Amino acid sequence: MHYDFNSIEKKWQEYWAKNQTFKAENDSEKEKFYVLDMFPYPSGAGLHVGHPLGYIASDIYARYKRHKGFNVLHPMGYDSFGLPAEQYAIQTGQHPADTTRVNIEGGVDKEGNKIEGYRKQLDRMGFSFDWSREVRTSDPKYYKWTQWIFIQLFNSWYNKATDRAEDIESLIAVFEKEGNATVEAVCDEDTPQFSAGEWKAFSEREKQEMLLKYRLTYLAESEVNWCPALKTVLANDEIVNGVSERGGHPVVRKKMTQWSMRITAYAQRLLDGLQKVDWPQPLKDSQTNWIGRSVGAQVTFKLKDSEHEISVFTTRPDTIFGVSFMTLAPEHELVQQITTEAQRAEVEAYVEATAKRSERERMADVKTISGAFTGAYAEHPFTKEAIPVWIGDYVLAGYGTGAVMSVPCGDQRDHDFAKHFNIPIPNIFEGVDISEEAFADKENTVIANSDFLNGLSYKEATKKVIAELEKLGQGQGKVNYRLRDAVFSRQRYWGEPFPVYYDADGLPHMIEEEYLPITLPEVDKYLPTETGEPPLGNATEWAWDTEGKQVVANDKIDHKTVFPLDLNTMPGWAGSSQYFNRYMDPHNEEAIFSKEAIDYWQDVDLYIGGSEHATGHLLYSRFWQKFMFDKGLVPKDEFAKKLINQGMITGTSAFVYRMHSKITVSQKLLGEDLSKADDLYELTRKSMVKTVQLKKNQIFIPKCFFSFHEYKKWKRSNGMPEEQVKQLIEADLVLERIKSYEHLIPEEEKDFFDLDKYSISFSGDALHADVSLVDSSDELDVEAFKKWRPEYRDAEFICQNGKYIVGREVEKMSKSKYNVVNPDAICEEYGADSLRLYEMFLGPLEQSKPWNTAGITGVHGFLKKLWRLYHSGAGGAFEVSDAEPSKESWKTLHKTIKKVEEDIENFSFNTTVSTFMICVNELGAQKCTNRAILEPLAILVSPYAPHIAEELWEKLGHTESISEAPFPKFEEKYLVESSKEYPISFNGKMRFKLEMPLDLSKDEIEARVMAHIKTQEQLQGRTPKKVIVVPGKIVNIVG
RNA sequence: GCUCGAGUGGUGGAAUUGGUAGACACGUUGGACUUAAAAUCCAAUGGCCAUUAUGGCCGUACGGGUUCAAGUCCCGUCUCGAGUACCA
Repeated sequence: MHYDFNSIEKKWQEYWAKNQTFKAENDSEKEKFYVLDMFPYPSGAGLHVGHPLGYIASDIYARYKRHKGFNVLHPMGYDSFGLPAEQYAIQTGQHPADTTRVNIEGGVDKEGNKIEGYRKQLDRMGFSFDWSREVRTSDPKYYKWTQWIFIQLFNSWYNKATDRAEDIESLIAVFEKEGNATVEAVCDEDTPQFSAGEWKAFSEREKQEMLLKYRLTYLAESEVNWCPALKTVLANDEIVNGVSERGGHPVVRKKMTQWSMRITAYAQRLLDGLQKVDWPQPLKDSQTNWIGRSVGAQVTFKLKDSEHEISVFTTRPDTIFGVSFMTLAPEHELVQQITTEAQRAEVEAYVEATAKRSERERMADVKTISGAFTGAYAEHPFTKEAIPVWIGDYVLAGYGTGAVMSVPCGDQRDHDFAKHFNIPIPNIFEGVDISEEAFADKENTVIANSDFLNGLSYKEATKKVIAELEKLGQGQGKVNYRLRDAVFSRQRYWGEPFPVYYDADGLPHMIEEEYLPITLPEVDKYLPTETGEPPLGNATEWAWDTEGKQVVANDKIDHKTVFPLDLNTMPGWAGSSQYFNRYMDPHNEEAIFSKEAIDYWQDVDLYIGGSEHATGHLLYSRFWQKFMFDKGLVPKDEFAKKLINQGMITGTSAFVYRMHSKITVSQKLLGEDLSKADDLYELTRKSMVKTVQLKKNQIFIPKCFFSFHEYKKWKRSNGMPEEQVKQLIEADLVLERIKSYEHLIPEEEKDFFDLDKYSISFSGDALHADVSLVDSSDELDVEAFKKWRPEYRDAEFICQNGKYIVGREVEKMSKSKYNVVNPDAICEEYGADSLRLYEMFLGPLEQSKPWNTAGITGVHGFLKKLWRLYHSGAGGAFEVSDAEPSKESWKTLHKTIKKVEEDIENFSFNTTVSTFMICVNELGAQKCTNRAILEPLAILVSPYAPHIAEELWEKLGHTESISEAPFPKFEEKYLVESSKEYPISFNGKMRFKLEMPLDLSKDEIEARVMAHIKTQEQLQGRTPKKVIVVPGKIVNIVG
């Protein structure tokens, strides 16, 4: 019986679905293990072989853990809200819910394109997902709980004293008792101070406005990143290089009233939490950078002849005596107020000029130094000297206080600025030359010319100066973060609606939890309204009736009991910030999850996904998790213990080389000086005789005819001696080329192809060919290529030895490069087990590596050999023997168990596959047919190739699925050796091997080695200086 | 610019705490079986030199160093990739 993978895989996929083999129970005696994949956005393009890489790895681990006796939670779902579905809706008018459903479940879209659907594609690969727990973020039953968390955030504030989020009621209680003077809370910068009496005197509206300054999600007018092309705001992590991450559209700054998340309250805890999770270092680094903690001091400079003060943040308070000017961001609020009349025109012109420059321009152009003097002077806190106040666009309004104390001797930007505007550069460093560049080395700093700081190091001086500033009341130590609060509103349709309505004063109110979800309304079109409101402004039924407790038609709005609802929707990361917890109890309608479920599953043990989520999803999720931890909803304040970033699978593109069919014939340029490039064009033009049109116009030449370099390589590989290769000249290539297309030259033009009289030149280009048209030896299927696209129907191929060999290059997998490989096709041709094995075999999980379908025959051959081990009967019938296995077979098995177990624990899946191959090769050579070996082997292989393992398991006489069969136990006794083949090396170089018993002492080994004839041959009479013997490892003879 | 990661045959990649470099595959070449192809099996396959076999030399991006011994540790250089970008 041959290995009929198609029917085997179909059979077991149906079996698993029917028997719900992988359904996880929330109450189990077994220890839990939670394996999670970052859920996919279901795009219409479907999956290519790069997508399932992480899913295969996590599935292997999940299956392995089941064999190890764990109760494994391994769910899958869809992050189904998002921009592409909405853009598609705008273009085609189809409801994004419909296209999303088709993308997941399969079907036909409106243009008649058949879509396989994510689910079917995933099922084909034999994943052990518990589909009964599937979630979709766009499902109202799911986003009910996204809205619910939003309400919890709204009703919370951050207490710095207890270092956790607390209910807003407790803040109100404090306000009523003692105002806000004593409260240590994270709040807006501009929050005024008030007493209990003042609080009580506030109107309801004033109270609510005040509370918004404290809530963990708050409505505020803030400067946002507005993307005019997408007609929405974007968060910082959605902008890459100044343009939108999706689509690459420009982004401008704009003031808008938006919901924001006070993630900054958690900055320190988000940083600290990284210490206790096992995540990749690069990922931790990028979160650390994103949070951007810096320690320094806040220093207040008084302004001369003014009641204003300038507050700055600095990490180098020790250099305060080196300050020779101050710089404010052009947008700084004090600029208008402090500018003197004499300077006003210049300052205003500068402010206007910078405002016009886009963020992108400003970032791209960091070299141009610009600024203006305000005419104002600040006063040095210690020397009381006057310090000129400048403005400059190198100071960012959004970081720190938007102002800096400029120390040109210690900061390169300040140095550049000072040089450019001829501002003095006082030196406050002992023995350092700062005439050319600033000295920013903290470690080697010795302060000078600085009054009471002279002679001190960075650390000492910093401590002392902060103490002195505190005495003056002009500063204190401060920790500053780069992290900004996250804008949470999007002006889009396809996202979670806010459970928020607005009263007559425009203040937001939460809808009571029991009326959730507030479902997305129907709209006529998915574009903004004519008045510029977000798409939800098109809805006719989008008002909240506070008495009827339901969404009603807009015309009922009276601002008394019926109010307008929020027109924004939540961003993409809202739904993905809590899904890992929801999987624990996905159908609970009473609560986000039951206490029993969260207490049992706790957190994710293994999380696998792409590194692109480093500062988005993974930071926001940690923030929400910490918030939920504070609220006592979850037992862990980090949601994932271990995280692995799988590498990208790139494509191996195939190239064909097209020669343009117009051949240029020129007069031979004899004696002309071709080195003057300026004349070359003119010369060529003048000497051109004519262009010859060949008889065909799609002519493909081999890569080696394309460039001289390739030509030499080709000659060399065909056995031409190196001396001759060196003598090859361009003319040889031209001649060889002409010979190859001779038959395409029109009869009457043949005379022009005389290289003695004329120069012949051609041009050409490299074109992508579909990788499916190329075989494992890089040979193009010429006939299939001609059928591939109509313009190539009559193409002419210049072959070598009857073959056309394509060029290869590794590129990102994409449709436009024709290098996309579909996993369905691989499953069809080789089976899912082969696909799974091959994806793992390609290389280490975390590394990016190129896909080349050709190599899959290796793992496919392995599966066939594995199958054959169990089918030693007549005509390939299934047959295993109950006889005692040989010693070698036992050894092979246990060696394999040991290595496989170690490798899986280390996520080294590629080496496991090699180990299986070695095992099967050895057992094959041993002609092993013993049940005692083959039964455990099936379990070992089962996480990687589950279908074949199930089939063999059943043939071995089992009636239950293999999925929970106990993992074979490694026993050392089978590996115990009595002797070892020692490598004998001389001066570190291995010369020969010598078999010796392992129980020999060092001296006995040395004696035996020295006595050996080959040792004497190597030494040639010399006496070794030293003999190193490492028992069980190596012998090295020095001398 | 800064931070992090990586450079090993024609290709993907192995090599546990420093201890036989190139496991396992792909590809290539030769052979067996076959009318033929596919499939399968066997052999060779880092480079160079030598050959009657035994062999010798060089080799893990480059240049140094530590060590009995370095792909692995240390210093310097180069190249590539990822992230970040005036963060005071």
